[in-house]
Amino acid sequence: MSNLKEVAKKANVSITTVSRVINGSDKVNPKTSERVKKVMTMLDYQPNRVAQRLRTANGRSKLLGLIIPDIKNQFYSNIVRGIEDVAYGNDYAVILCNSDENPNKERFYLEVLKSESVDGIILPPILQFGEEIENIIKTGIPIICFDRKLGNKNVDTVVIDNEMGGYIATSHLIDKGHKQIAILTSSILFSSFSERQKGYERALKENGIEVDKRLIREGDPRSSDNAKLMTTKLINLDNPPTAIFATNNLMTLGAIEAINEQNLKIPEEISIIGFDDVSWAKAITPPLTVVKQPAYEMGLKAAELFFRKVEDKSSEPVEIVMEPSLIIRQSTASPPK
Amino acid sequence: MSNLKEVAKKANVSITTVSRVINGSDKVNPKTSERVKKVMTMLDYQPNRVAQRLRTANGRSKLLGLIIPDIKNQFYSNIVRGIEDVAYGNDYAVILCNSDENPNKERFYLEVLKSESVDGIILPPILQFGEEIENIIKTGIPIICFDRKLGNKNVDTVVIDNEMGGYIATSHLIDKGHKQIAILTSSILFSSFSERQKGYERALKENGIEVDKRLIREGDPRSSDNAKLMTTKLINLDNPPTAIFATNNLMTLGAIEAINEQNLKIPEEISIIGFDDVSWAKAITPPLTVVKQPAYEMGLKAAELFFRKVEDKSSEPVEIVMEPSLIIRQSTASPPK
DNA sequence: TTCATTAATGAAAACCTTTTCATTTTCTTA
DNA sequence: TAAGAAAATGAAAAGGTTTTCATTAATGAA
Repeated sequence: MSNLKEVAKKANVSITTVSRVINGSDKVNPKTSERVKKVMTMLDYQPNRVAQRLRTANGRSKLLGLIIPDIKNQFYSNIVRGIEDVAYGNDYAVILCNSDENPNKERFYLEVLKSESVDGIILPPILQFGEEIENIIKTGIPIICFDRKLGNKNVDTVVIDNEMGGYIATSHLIDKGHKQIAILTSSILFSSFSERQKGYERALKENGIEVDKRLIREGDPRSSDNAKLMTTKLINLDNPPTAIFATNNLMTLGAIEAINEQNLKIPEEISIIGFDDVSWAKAITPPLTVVKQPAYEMGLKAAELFFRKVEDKSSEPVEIVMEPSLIIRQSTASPPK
Repeated sequence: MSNLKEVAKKANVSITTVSRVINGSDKVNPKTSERVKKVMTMLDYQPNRVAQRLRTANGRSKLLGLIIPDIKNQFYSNIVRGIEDVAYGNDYAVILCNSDENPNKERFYLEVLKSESVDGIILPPILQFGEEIENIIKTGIPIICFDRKLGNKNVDTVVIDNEMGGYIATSHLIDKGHKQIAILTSSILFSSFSERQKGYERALKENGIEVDKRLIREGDPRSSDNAKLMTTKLINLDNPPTAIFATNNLMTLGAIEAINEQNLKIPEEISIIGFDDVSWAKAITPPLTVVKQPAYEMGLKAAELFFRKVEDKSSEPVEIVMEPSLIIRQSTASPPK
């Protein structure tokens, strides 16, 4: 691969001048510039980004680090698209890392990203109070959190109002006349789930419905099989729920499988409402009522926050809270008599 | 951030020695090594990967480039997981790029990856004969193709037997008694679709069924809406098909939506078979019969081919062809009288 | 024409490593 | 104890850029 030196030689200028042409910085004689450019295309020269980064660093690597828990989860892949679209529009490439909700992987990737001197890192933090994040912040690499907040730290964040999401979903079911509403949720991992649960409980209380511990099931939100199991148990309860609120899309999937397997009719015999407006929500029968998270838009916003930081290192961190919305389809109806 | 120099100073050795400790190469006195290591953790020193790469390059960047057409497509995200799992197991980070089936984006990312001097690039090539790929090959960066072949080039490849996939799907429908089988396919983009179509036509011919042009619909395989439209038209034909074979998961989604919208019962009134065993295949009613591509395994294989190349630069390129398999669920049945 | 100013260019340092080659130290063996 | 070999270490170059500072060339004013 050709380098500055070769180009400089062929164009009869110093490497400094070539560098200037590349960066369009300082003034260089139009004629010289022309000549240099010609040579560059002739040798099809591409600046070596590694060398550029080594010399420059500090926010001009055109590289954005992105850590997500699970690429297979549509919610996250939508976010990735949002981020990627903005990044590409700004000539940035994205290093995408899959953390698997595994702190060790997150740690590994944080180290890698730091030592690759990316211009910023976007992630839903798992390691809440670890020194890893602390270290990154110290280096001055901007961090943007999405989906989850970073406990005590003062960083840019874009989240959804999860409590509201839980409230909306549950209220809708209550409006339909349900009183025995189960929730598939999770205590492990993060606040998102417990907040959705909080919204669920608030809706119940506001409507004078007692919270029934039996109907609150906690499991691994990454496993639809787990949700399937939980749902099967719920259905076989003595006094089973007439509606189920699944707090993420994988759990929704498992719940639906269980219901089908038990030969219950949706929504006549049991109602179900999901979280995340996944691609297949419209395709199933009956089409699925969901609380939609504006995933793609969250991605856009997160990326915008990042570029805002790139523009102005000293900009004050902000927290953007996005609103979930209810999309009513046909998987929710009045409870059976 | 601390660097070699600081560590060397604090440990009272030269930076050469520190480097040696890091790389565990050459021999260095165990005592010295101990001391250096202590200092490294004390200053929590991390080697600067950018500098390492600049100096070293040539296959030791521990960085793997991955270009995929659409992160939102489950088929690809499964592959990504396969690749990522192997990569992480080998201490490699993955730069994931989303090409959107857009040649310009692919070009951009190829340039970026090249100039980041990644150790290898895994991709389903769009640019068949462009000089971009040629350029990469010239630099000696290993290229692994998956899902699609790289026309004339002699590179490692892992693909699925698409013709076989089309054949399996169609044969299954014929076995059920169908004679009017529509196919949703694509002529744009790549051979995968035309090969699936070839298998479809072979199955028909072998069973003495004439290929009916009316039933072959070509559209954009990235858009389920497009497939929905095509399906609606098919259903409203004078002599409509009794079964539909959708050649990828997005098209399957669109087809199902159309069928539901037209109030046809699956499989009593119309059968449908999809391509790709997506997460929601089991959750819909009735559960979807599909031709499964071993996506995750393809990812594993592709990554393995890459690491094989890393181990031995001169290893001969191979082409791995994986077998699709039929997963029979309940969306296919005998045609109505 | 001459001096002052501005425009254009270049030399060399810096970024942080790895690696080659040379030097010093330690250990063997005669 | 000396000489030779092996082990341990270090100095300096290299990798491809950007950037600072210095220098040369061109322009304008007096």
